[in-house]
Amino acid sequence: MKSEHIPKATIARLATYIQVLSEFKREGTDVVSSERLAEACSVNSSQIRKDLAYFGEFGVRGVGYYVQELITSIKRSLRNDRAWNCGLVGVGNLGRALLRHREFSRKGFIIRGAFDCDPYKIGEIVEGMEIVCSRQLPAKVKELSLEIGIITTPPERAQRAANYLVGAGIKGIINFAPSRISVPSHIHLEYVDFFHHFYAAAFHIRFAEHQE
Amino acid sequence: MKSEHIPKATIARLATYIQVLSEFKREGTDVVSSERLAEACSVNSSQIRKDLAYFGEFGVRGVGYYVQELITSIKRSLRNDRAWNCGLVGVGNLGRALLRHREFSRKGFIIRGAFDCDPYKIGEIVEGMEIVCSRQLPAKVKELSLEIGIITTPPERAQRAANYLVGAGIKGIINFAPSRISVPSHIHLEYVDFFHHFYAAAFHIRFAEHQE
DNA sequence: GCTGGAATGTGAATTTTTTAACAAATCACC
DNA sequence: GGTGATTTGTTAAAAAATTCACATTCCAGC
Repeated sequence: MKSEHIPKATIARLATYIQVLSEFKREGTDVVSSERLAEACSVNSSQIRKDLAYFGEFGVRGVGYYVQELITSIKRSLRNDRAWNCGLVGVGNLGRALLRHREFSRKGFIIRGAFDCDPYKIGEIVEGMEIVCSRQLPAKVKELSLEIGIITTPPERAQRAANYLVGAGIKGIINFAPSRISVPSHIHLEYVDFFHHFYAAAFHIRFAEHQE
Repeated sequence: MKSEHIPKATIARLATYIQVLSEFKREGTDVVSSERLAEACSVNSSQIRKDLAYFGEFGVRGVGYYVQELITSIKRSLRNDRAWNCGLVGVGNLGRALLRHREFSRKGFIIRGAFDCDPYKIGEIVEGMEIVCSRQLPAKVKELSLEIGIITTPPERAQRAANYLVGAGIKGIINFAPSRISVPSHIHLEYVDFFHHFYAAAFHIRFAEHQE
């Protein structure tokens, strides 16, 4: 089928599929049906087939999908078949945790630069990486070919961090700070807000109680 | 209007509204129109009015919304008008970062218990909290009235953590570990996967390049 | 090489979500 | 107290996403 616009939800699900498929692979499963994969991901099997159809035909009728092959195909579809160089701005608690998080390099997102504007932090080594002054971003982005910027500053400094990153020529920004920021339209901006999951949980728990 | 089923996306947006409204409040803005709020949140103004309509009528026609009042109303709607006691299982890098993250208590989610099964970690004090053996979950959940469980273990231990939490009588689980888990249907389960934002960024960046 | 069972890929139907449009309500000003 | 400029709440329309349903393809066994 191959299509133009891909729903955000599809991208998120494809990430889940990779995760679950990797588990299948570890367990030694070679072939999987959309039905079985769907169950493991708690989605509808048509959903899976449709999501994949945006990018091509990866299965074999009457058989299913070859697990390893499908992982490779999805990764390629998501442009995750090569590593991405990331720079992190704001080395607080969360920033530090992300710098040390194994999953990043495992998933192909390599954090190559750590930046902060606090003179007490500059020069410190975290996870083998020296914290550099944010003002050096332009030089470092070029030097390390950074493409994705991660903002983990306090909310009030997020916009400035974004400005630095944009000025330095970054292509995409993932904002973990709890504040909205504005960037030119050619920069891809994503907000990470895991609190809405807490709100959702709280909401549904109390809602369920009310029902009783 | 007041309605039965509330879309997940609405909950996520309401969380954003609270954030942006709080900024407005800090700036000294007392009244805001759905149009202005919409712009700040990058959504459609009808969207905002519709989202709010699920829960009641909070505005004044011809005037707009009183910022403080709206914040309070949304928080009440989301059951965020009281504190929620949380327990965190898995004190690794991410777990530690969350334990130290100020935003939690600020938003009304208080992490009151930290659990791990590593004997080297048990007894350690993090952010004024003693790390307790996971086996003590049942006792602690009762003692501290924990309602929401946070899983930040490595993926292979997430299911066991979930089992402990469920057995201890927790009501909702937020799973930060990159693995799917299964819980009884009466437990509200949310997955936090911030990597899909990275996939989305990578995808759109390379897609844009391709277009040139 | 045929046949039956299985599972994909996809167009059509359904459901859900978003956007538009407007009547109803409010206020400032005359 | 009436008028016009605003802005909400809500109904209707449009768009988008999900699910259904099935023709098409593939394989194993005879």
